[in-house]
Parts: sequence; C-alpha cells; structure tokens
Amino acid sequence: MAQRKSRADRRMDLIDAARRAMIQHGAEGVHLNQIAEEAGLTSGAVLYHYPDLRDLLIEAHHAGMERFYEQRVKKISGIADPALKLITTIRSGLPEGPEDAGVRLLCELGGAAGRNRVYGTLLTTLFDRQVSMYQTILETGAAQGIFTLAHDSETISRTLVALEDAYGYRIIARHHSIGPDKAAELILDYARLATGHELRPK
Amino acid sequence: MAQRKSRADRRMDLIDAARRAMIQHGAEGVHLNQIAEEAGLTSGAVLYHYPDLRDLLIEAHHAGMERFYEQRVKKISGIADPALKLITTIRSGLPEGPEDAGVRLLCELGGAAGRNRVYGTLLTTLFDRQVSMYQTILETGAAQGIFTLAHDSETISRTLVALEDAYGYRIIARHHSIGPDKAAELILDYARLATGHELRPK
DNA sequence: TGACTTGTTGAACCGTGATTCAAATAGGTA
DNA sequence: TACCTATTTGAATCACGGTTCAACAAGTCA
Repeated sequence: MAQRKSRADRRMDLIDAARRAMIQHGAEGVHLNQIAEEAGLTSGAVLYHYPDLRDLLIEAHHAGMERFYEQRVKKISGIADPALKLITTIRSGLPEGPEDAGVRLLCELGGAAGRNRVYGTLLTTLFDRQVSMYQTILETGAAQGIFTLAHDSETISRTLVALEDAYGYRIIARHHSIGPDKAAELILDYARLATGHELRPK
Repeated sequence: MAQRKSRADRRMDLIDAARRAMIQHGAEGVHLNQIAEEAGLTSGAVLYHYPDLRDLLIEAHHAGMERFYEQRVKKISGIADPALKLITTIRSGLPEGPEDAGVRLLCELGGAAGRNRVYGTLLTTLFDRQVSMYQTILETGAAQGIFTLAHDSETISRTLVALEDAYGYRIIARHHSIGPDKAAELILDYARLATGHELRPK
C-alpha cells in the first residue's frame, strides 16, 4: 500500500500529480486513473480527497500559476537597476524550451478558457498581475529618468505580457526559428522602442 | 434516414460538424457521437467516411485555419493604401467577440500543439503565413515612403502577429477591459511606433 | 492495550463511447 | 424496370472510465 499521509500532504501530492498528468494528456483529456497513477495511488484514494475531480484540476491550475508567478518575482527580487530588471523579467516570462512544464500547463488553458469561466478568470487574473509587475518596473525607471516611455505604462506592460504569451505558445509548438533566445530578442526590440533605453545587459 | 450525399459532400459536412463540436467540447474532449449528432448522422456513418477520427479532426483544424486566413486576405484585397491596409489587417486578426468561432478553434490548439506535432506544425505554418502577409504590407508602405520602419519587416510582422494571437486569447477568455476595440487600439499603438505613421482611418 | 479515526485498497457495478457488421435504403445506371 | 453499388442505420459487442463501498491498514489517543 502507498504510504499513508496527512490530508494536507496528500492534497499537495495530488495537485502535483494532476499537474503532471494534465501536461501529458491535456487539461481536458486527462483521466482520473492517470492522475491516480501519477500519484502512486488508486482512483478511490483520489476521490476520497477530491470527490469532484474538477476541483482538483482547478486547484492544480491555480497552483501552477501561483508557482509561475512566484518564480518570476523571485528572479527579479534582488535587482535594483530598472533596465536589468526589465531584461530579466522578460526572460523569466518565456519557457526554457518546448518541454517547460510551467508554461505548458498555462497553454493548456487557453482553449478551455473559452468554455469554462473559472479558467478564463484564472488566466485573466494572471495576465493582469503580470501587467502590474511590468508597470512597477517601467514607472520606477521613468521616475529615475532612465526610461522615456513612448506610451503610458499600462499600454506598454500589456504589450510586453502579450508578447511573452504569444511567443510562449510559439516555443511550445516548436517553431523552427523562434526559440527562447530569439523570442527574448524580439520582445527586447519592442521594449527598446517603448522605453528609449538600449537595454544591453552589462 | 439522413439525406444520402456524395463522398466529397459528406466529408465537407463532417469537417464542418467536427469544427462545431470541437468548439463546444474542446479539441481533445470531443466525442464521436457529438460529431455525428452535429452532422445529423449516426456514429457508424462518421466512421464510414473517417475510419480514424484523428484524421477528421486534423482536417477540420486545417480547414478552420484555411478559412480564417482566406477571410483575412479577402478583407484586405481591395485596399491600395498601405496604412489603411495595415489597420484593416490588424482588425481582421482579432476575434469579433468571445464567441468568435474561427478564433475559438485556433485557441483550442495552443495546448495540444505541445503534445501533438501535427497540431504544432499547423499552428506554426499559420503563424508564418500571417507574418508574410504583414511583411508585404510593411515593405510596400516603406517602398512608397509612407512607413519608416523602426526594425526590419520580419521583426515588426512577428510582433504584430504575436500581439493578435495574445489578445485573441484575452478576448476569448473574456478579459473585462480588453475587447476587440481595445485590443485593436493596443496593437495600433505598437504599429505607430514601428512604422512612424499615425495610422488614423480617414 | 484496545477503541477510534483516517487513509487506502480492490473488487463490483454502471454508464458511456468506440467499434463492428448485417441489413436496409437511396441513387444511379443499363 | 430491375440491378448494382455506395451510403446509412441500428443493434450487438467490447473496452474503459467513473463511482461506490466493504474491508483493511496505519496512526492516534485514552
């Protein structure tokens, strides 16, 4: 028998198992047994913790987004220079490659969001949070006279997040000439235009 | 009994039925019976024409993309002025609203493209074709001295298509403040920066 | 130690979807 | 008209996924 665990621990395991299963089989194509297998349990045990599987899937998506966002915040937390911060932030929004689990999970939701309001809200919220993150950086840089913004910070930030999203999809779909490096360069090209800063990492 | 049809006619019907069924139930969550019902046939009849359902789904996606692309080309075909052509093209790449069937179908593929090479290739091909479409417009405008391009035409075009894609997803997910009009305005803001043209429709 | 709680299994059951195929039917054709 | 072939149906079958639940195992606590 699989090791017995506390309710809280097991739920965390299951959320993680669901995340992995969804990446393999799709957010909507995933089956209870696949999640159970991924967690090393039987389907009954999964149902014991999540009588309604949809709740588990939503929690897994929520956790995936939270993790994605936190990782980004962490990567830029120690950086003071707005230019370097902007460069790092752009990079942190892109998948590391076609197999990047965090972004794969987010991409799974794009289609489902059209049919499922909860997923739509999750994605929308994540988008807005990322926009805020960029706005802070841009306005700090502008206040310091480092950036000369071509538009208001919200417009530029929305564009930056949109570009990350779209190139994320391209990378996941294995575009032959747009990988993480090329995508970062394309977004930086825009950022230069929008901030009037050359944005060269020292 | 449903009306008897020629092989070619029936296949067209089925492709359309599959398209509708996938929008309702997801590209991967769709079932044979749902497609059959949408086509007004029984599951057996569907299998008679498409012994492997995956072939039908791929053809349906392919047809959806073809239709989407052709509609865009058609909308801009009569326009001579590069600026107006650019504005119209941008608008034609966005869904008309959250229910827009063409874009919904494309969004369905985003996640699946990570797992399915065929879908990845389809999306990548569409992306590249749209980039070419923009390049033609930009270079015509530049040659006429109307546009002053801030980057090479490929970079700008990729950015434009990426923005369309990303805002398409936002609109489908029902973002509270980004609808078709706002999205078009955001993309135009970038296009102004990149072309040096004010891009005001007369 | 023994009762009690909680987590897990495994088997049984049920409904559903895919698949197969003989029979029925519509259209075309000689 | 009668035949021929392509298309469609409907029922039977099979496989599989979700759901339930009695039994069991592993902790917990008095």
